[in-house]
Amino acid sequence: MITLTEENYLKAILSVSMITGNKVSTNAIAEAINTTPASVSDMLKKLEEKKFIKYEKYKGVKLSKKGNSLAISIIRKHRLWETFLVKKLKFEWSEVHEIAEQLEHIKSSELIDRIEKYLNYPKFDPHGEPIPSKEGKLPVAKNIALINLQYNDKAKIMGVSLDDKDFLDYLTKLKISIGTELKIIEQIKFDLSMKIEYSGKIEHLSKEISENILVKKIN
Amino acid sequence: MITLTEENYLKAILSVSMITGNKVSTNAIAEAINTTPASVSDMLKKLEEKKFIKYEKYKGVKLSKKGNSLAISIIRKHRLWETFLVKKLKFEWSEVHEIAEQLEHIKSSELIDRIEKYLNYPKFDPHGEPIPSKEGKLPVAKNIALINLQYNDKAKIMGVSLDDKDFLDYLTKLKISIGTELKIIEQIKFDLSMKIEYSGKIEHLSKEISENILVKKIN
DNA sequence: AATAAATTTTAGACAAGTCTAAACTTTTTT
DNA sequence: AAAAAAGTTTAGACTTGTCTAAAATTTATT
Repeated sequence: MITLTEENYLKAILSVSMITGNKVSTNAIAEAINTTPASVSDMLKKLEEKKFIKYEKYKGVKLSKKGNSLAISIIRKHRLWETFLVKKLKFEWSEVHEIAEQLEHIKSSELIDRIEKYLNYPKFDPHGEPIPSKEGKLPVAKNIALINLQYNDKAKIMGVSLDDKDFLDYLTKLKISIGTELKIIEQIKFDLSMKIEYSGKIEHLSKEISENILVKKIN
Repeated sequence: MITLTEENYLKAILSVSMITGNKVSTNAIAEAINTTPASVSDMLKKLEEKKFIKYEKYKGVKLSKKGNSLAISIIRKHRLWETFLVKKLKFEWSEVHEIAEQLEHIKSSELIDRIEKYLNYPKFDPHGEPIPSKEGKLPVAKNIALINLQYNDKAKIMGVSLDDKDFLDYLTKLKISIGTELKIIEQIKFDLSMKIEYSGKIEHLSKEISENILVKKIN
């Protein structure tokens, strides 16, 4: 049996690792769920014990297969409930998060499958986030390359289309990662480079860079 | 802030007092929530502290005004959720209790009010139990237990007074449900069992069954 | 009314989850 | 490569809710 607290830790580990892609640090988890690093250390030991994570002291943590599918199923529940609240009960999309945080812990896979059916198998939640299937698969969002955006567009980085060390290292150095929100502030026709603003700073990206960054437009 | 455990204690105190009408004993509560009298004693001190109950050592316990309205609001949530599960998600009435036990603890009065509206303000849940209004009022249903009827009486089934899977499954198997009309064709004094006729057939019901079926007399 | 039986409470222990402060590792800087 | 800084873990304490065993109180029996 898994406790509510454990579920919240798994969810936090998943969500941090979705952003950084890598092993997750104790501090990052503590920040995500608003607790102390000491408490996180304690909990990581328990989760390792229960085989939900792979954990080496001082080295960070990764979800195990079991932990991952559990975390995904919580995301699934969260997003389906949010969809239900907005579509059927007419809540505003800004009001539903807190309630869904509670509903996501209701233990009944039959229930959530019926909610999914009742909603006619939605693929994305009211915030545009993909809803994992029962089997844990995520529908692919139609992302576009950053280079295709226009002046003044806003977007959120969803991924990259090139798995090259130098490229990724460079993005890391620029502190550009999945989830980063940005705005196009200048496009240079001559070399197809562009200036973007994000996290309070401005950077100039070459064509080679911007054609390999995948984004989703936002408002 | 009230904890989930405290909510379950208040609910148990309410439901025991509905049966006995009086102050509730430590033992009765322990039995209702399947724990030890010692644990109940511990918890009663905390609930008294928080003014949810009126409690004198060795003398039993009563809900305070505050505790009563809280317990009623949990019953309200439970019954509205059960109604939702049956009416909208097409669960069987015997399957919904366990899920509603979890859903009744979701903290958002806005949510439950919207569920109520979505269901078009139902007065009774799928088991025939009255649903308290937002203000805590119960709609009155002048139903009586089937066991109280006399030879040749006719009645219509309005609900049940026991939310137990085996019991409800058995009724389902007999094709007895809310709305079924029946007639008493024999009463056996010795074991208080009875034979009834309905939907063109005859069945023999034990005392345990007939005292938990709620009916309204008809002509 | 005294004793026995049943009920209830207290004492002390335990597990889960949290925290602060101190100790220990790893990473970064010089 | 040593020192400093940052990050992480441990030690010990606290809270909530639970339990068993023993003590206290109430109720029932004779």
